[in-house]
Amino acid sequence: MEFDKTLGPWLGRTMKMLDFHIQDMFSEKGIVLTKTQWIVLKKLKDKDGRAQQELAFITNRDKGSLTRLIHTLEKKELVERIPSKSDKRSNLIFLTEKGKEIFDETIPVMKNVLSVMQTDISMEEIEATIKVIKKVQQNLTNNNQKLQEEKSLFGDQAGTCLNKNNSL
Amino acid sequence: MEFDKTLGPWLGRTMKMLDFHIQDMFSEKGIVLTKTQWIVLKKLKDKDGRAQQELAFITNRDKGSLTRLIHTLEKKELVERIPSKSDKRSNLIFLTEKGKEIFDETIPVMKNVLSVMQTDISMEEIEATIKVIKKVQQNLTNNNQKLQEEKSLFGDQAGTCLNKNNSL
DNA sequence: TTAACATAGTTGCATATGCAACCATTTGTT
DNA sequence: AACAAATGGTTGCATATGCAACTATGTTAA
Repeated sequence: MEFDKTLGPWLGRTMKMLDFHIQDMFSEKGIVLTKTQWIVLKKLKDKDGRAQQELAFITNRDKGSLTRLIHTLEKKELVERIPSKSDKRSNLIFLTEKGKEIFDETIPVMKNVLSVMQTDISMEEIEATIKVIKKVQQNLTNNNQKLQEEKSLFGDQAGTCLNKNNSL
Repeated sequence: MEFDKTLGPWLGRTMKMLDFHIQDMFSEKGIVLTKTQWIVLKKLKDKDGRAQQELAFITNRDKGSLTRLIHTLEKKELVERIPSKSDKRSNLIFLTEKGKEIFDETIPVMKNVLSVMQTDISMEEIEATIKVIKKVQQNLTNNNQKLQEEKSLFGDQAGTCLNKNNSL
């Protein structure tokens, strides 16, 4: 098998380029945000006041990692951590006014990035590509579940990351 | 524009899942390697004795990051740093015997990962997808160059990452 | 030849990350 | 009610990362 004819290496390379590009466009516009931070803001913009657990899940991140991510966003005063009243263990994360403003500034930039990357690619091609990628995700998920089951049979502890959702 | 109908989010999510999967498969086989480290070993397996500069370039990494990456691989005794005789600034990186052995162990695992992810996807679909992804890379590269030129016109310093090559 | 510039690598700094151990609070079971 | 198990968060540890400043060496041009 030739690695370079499989999807793996191509996906990785493209993501790196996309990451660089996003970072470049942000700094060009004077937006001091990492892509990672942007994703969190995006999720909060979609629905504010989520618990950290939920944010970690929908951004495909370790909860420890998310804790620190929220911490840096808090230092920048873009989000607020508010203890949940119904569950004393839980924090709810809200965008601050500043957070909302900054996020709004990023919208045209991100739209531009996404449209640049899709230049001269037809809707059909995009859709077909997304379809393939979805299938890849499904394959990886299925395989993970299979492994989980096998492990359970032998009473092993899982140890595998189960997050299955979003991120950029 | 709806973000979730563009390639960006899909690529990111898939990469995360792939990363997790690779890491899981490695640890399951008792292979103590990160994906990042694996990529470096792969490049050395393709062609041994590369300079750090070259390795950084072909893996799309900052040279500082690569310095440290080589350092951890050296601690694990998987690679050796040998000062170049022709250029005293430069180190050449070689796989050790142990490095070669470990890498060989990873081959079936990586093949399996790549084939799992492509389960039930036809060759035509894979090729079409790679074609689209290549176009995305080209779009990002073109746009970067355009930005470079504009900046040059105004005498700005670049500051943009110019690496254009591989990685997984 | 020497002074300017370019290149190879290293290092400090800030961010990001997974994992595992840990604490506090729920929830579930008996 | 009491103990066990699950859940939400935090933290230490090791790795990875980009950027920028820095050193040492090489190359080029005056």
